[in-house]
Amino acid sequence: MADFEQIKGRLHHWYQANKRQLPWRETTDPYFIWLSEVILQQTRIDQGLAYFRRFTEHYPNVKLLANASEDEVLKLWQGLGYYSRARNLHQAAKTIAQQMNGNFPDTYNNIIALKGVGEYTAAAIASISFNLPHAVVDGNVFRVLARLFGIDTPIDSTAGKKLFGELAAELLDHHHPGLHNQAMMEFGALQCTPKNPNCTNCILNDCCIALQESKIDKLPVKQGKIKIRHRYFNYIVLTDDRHSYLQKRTGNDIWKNLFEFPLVEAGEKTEIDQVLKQLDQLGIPTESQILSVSNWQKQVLSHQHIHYRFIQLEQTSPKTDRSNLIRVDQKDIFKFAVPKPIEQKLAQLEWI
DNA sequence: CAGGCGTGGCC
DNA sequence: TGGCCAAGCCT
Repeated sequence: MADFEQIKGRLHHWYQANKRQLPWRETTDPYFIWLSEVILQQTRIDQGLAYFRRFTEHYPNVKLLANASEDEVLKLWQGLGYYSRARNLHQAAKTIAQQMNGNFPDTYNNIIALKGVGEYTAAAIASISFNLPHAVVDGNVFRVLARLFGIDTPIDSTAGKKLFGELAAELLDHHHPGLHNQAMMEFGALQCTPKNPNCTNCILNDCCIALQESKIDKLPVKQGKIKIRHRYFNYIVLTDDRHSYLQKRTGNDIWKNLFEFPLVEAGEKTEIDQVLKQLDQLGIPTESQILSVSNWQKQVLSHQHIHYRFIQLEQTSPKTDRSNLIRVDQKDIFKFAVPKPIEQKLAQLEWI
């Protein structure tokens, strides 16, 4: 039976031989490490890679990010999801630029104080950039530890977070915390995968409790089940002399601070007549004629299913004195950060 | 503190 | 196909 020292030694050796070459592994600059960690929260490397390149090109340092507008940052983030990450990233950049003279904080407590930085991200930056002994516990680490030690405490419970956090800290290599943390995560991502892990050819298959007890596909345990809420969005598409109209989503809801067509939301798939009755509230003339109505489509979010359709009205102008709508020239429309359904519609919009 | 927050890939 | 998962955080 392998002890902790042997386990971490094997993991480090495995990591050196099997790690992927990624741009954020070419540096320890905390700005770039932070950027990569925020982008990769709940996100696959394949999806986040292009965004990392995009952000580092546009904002080579934290001050340039701080000086950008939130609208511009959200536009760069468009398509990546969980947009609060972008808003918090921008706010944290402003904090660093204005209150810390552009110097990235170099202690765990100061790092975790940044907006959008929690225990995981703070530990990652502290260990990778500053060689500080903080163990990361992400989805990969939960899975590796749960299987290796045969732990069936739910990872999304308070007790589970405490238990796995303590175990990860115990296992941490205090001399090489950054290497150790990345080895744990990379091992989970490439070897000890959620489905069909490669146990036949695994450096830990002689000491893995889950494998010995045939519980690989039972661990880790998750208790949480999420409830899906269904919403119905009637998007009103207005075109007017090669212009269209958008509004900004505000308030604490999905897609906060992104732009969309004027919207009539309902609790079900209502008749068009019911939708038209509410146009007045948007500042759109209620006598507008309908040009086309799309089929219902569906956008799946983590906690909601958005059923949406597009209702295109005749060429008309909103009552500008009463509306929050933004009149946008066709050539400027792609400057706005929009959610996926709007992005797809804009790509095929027929301009009048 | 349990619930809310996007999108895409996998089987 | 629908459900699960992916380098979590905020309130």
